[in-house]
Amino acid sequence: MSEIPKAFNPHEAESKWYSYWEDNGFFRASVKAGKKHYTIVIPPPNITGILTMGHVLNNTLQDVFIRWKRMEGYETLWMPGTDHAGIATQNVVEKSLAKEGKTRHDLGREKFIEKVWQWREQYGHTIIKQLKKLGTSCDWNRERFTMDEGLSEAVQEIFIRLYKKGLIYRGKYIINWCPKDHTAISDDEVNFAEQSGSLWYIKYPIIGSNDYATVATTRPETMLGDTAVAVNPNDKRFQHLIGKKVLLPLSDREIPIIADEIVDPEFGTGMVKVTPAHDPNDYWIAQRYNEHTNASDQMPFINIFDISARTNDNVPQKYRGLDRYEARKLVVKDLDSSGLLIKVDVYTNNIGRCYRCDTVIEPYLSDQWFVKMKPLAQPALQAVTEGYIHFHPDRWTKTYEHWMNNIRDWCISRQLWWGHRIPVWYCVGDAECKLECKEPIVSKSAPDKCPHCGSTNLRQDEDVLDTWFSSWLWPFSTLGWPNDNKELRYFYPTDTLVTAPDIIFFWVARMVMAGIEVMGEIPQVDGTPRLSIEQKIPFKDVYFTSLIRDMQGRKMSKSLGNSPDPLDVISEFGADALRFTVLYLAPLGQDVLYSNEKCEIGRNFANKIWNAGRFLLMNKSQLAENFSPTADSSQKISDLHLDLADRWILSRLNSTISELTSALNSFDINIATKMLYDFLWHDFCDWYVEMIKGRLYGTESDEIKSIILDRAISIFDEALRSLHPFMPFVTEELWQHLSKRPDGSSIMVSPFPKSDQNWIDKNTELEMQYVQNAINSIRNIRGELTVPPSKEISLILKFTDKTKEDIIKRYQKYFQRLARVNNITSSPDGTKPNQAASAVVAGGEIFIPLEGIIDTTVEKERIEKELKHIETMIQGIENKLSNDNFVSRAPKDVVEKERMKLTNFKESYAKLKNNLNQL
RNA sequence: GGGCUCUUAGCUCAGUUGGUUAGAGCGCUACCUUGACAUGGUAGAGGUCAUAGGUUCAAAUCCUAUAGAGCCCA
Repeated sequence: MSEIPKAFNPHEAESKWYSYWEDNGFFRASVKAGKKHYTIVIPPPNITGILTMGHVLNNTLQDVFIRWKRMEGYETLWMPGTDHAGIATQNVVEKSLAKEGKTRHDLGREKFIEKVWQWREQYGHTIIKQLKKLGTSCDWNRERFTMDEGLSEAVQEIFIRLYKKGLIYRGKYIINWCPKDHTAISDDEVNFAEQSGSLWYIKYPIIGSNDYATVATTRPETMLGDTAVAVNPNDKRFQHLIGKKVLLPLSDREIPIIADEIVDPEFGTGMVKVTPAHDPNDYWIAQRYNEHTNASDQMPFINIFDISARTNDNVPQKYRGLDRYEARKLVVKDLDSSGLLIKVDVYTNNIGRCYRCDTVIEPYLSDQWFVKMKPLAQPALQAVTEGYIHFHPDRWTKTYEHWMNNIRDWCISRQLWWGHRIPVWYCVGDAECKLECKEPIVSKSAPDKCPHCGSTNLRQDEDVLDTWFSSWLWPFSTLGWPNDNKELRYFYPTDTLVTAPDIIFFWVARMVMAGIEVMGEIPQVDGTPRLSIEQKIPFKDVYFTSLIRDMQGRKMSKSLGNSPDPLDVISEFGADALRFTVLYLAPLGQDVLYSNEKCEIGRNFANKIWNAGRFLLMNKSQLAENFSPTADSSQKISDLHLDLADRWILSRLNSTISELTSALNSFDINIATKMLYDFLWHDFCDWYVEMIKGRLYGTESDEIKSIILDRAISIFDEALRSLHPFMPFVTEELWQHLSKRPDGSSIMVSPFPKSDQNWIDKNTELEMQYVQNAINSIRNIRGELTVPPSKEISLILKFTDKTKEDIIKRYQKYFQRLARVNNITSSPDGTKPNQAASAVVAGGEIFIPLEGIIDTTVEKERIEKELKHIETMIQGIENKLSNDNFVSRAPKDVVEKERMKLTNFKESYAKLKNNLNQL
């Protein structure tokens, strides 16, 4: 008995049970023909990452689903792994090189990549170790990494296939260029934010006239690359200028005035400068212009920046070698001094920044690889709109649809060294070169020679692929694709994906596309082909998690320093506490305001459960001195010697299990945690445990006491199993204590409770509710009149409803224990004793003689307060009932209910008034 | 500019298809170390449900507008 400490010690339990689970192989999943199965793939965290609160929420949710399904008897696979995170990882390693005063170029590509692998071995497993501290039950034997051999092969395979299908192509495009990371990034990797800037109005002299074309621009430095001035073709003001030329200041180039629909006549002067190599809109203007222009008059694309966004040799000597902002200053200054700058307005524009390093993105014209998205998007859209994939919350469906309908091609090449190198070679060329030699040679391994001219002078594409280009294969590449095997057949499609909504496009949508694109070729587990979308999709349900913010509602960020370290939280409160708190706070689809103190919720709850268990175990060992309980806590619950408390808690237990199961099935995890909390704390501890104490400490025989206690333990056992997916450690620790368990058993592989409808009993719940109300009324009087807890009181009943009076008398022992009532009698003459407080309950009144204790002023105030409350209720109901429309048009039962309420309130009112007068 | 979400007690949030005496946790006040638990127990105070209209017999709940907060896309 003394061996059970007063407070739960999470750390001991965490390390003990986690290794016990691992050692017993409970996390392992394997193909079991004919067994129902359930699969989740982890959103692979970056190898550079450390555990954040976002990961905690995300992975706890996954663990809840996984542990629940495992207990429900599914063959359950949670596939773990990590992501190579191209830019982030390369940055980290470059930074560490910089400390030695070196750059990656000093090492060369091969040595640098070796260095990254070393870094990966040394630091790249941190987050996985941290995840284990949370209690996650992943099948660690299957852990994968996006740069693993198998997954790399998957990347090459899909690249080659899509290329051969014409869905991957190389082209010159305006892309988002990060001048710091020196790489292209995809549209989704750019963060836009409003920023106040300026709008410069600049005069371009019109050739053959004394007039000027005035253009407005937010980026005057790009005028060094201007190739036209454009107006809207419908803009009457400028129609006469179309076809004329202007002399571009500073560069002294002649450029045409052209017309294009996209020009907004409302913007600036209605005339804009066109810089096709440095603005996406201008790029398209130039494309359209060139489409219907003679070869000799084609508009050039003048790139004025190098890869660091410094001006290059395509600008006049004076402006070369300048950073884009320095160039801006000089350009503006020169324009101003030559009188060509008219004015500068304050202007708010949207600035795109690199999501990794926050550098302002430069639209940049370069050679890149792209995936043609429209053909892939179409079936992926269908998978969601036709209901094969469900989003939770559902509103993300709209976002998904919108994006899919407006999808643009995906730029997949990155100018990095760390990543999957593009499986493409080019013929550098010999004298014999043919025209076809210009075509890329796409191949998994380096070709010996050019297939067209036979040259061995080949060069591999320098670029690597976007990290998401490996992530989109994750649900099947982790299971061995492109190789057909039984795991892939059995566990695919996975069931639930748990992820943050901000990667719905980066990742979720693309996984759907990839799954549908390639999984048709892998047969199902029974050997039949996968034909329908339903069989090819990568998952059936997507749970979008909340965003965790700080108490001021700000996003967690490194620079704000407002991200708590979950490991600190675990050591302060325990992993169960952290898990439970985060789930308790995070309703589906709402952001969560979090601070560490909130983990007290979980810690206190774990401790409450611990002590409930401690109570049961202490009594068990006490009883064992002269009676030996042999019960296995998970045995069938005894129906002998049932009292109100027993019948009631069994009814509550079974309806809780039933509601809990349906909450889990509908992804209402937050509701599920609240149900468990309320059941265990309020129903089980506050009422049931208190109520059985009377019988356990009373005069019942040891045999009966033993039955009562065994039943309590069995009920607690079911509650623990229900709670296990949420709080794995404390539940395992207690479960192992409750009974002697066979070697190698664990709550995590014990059956999840099933609701037994036979125990659900509305009458019992009503009877119990009546007892609870009566006890609460008495407690209220004791509290308000400050009757000391040590003082026992007696009750005098005055009831018109004899069955209600019987209930109180029958359960006298509960009143004794829970309201410190030592004596209950019926009022002989129906009058209220002197110096007594009174409570009005359904069917009668309860008087509490308090001679010498009662402060009549306080009791008067108490009754008056209640009268006032009842008065407003009566007033409200009378208003309703005096409304003919209500009486005639509302449903009969609603009207009847109001009438009943009115009668009851009036009755209570009269009784209270009477009692007040007698004070 | 387009789309989505939110606004309920001092704080953080519940409130299923309109009819509940509008709830919980934290915090606050009072009392209590009673043989599971002070990481606890009992009781109490605290709300014009953002605002203005509308629909309805009936609105925290449905509709419209406004204000404020946030997210996504352009």
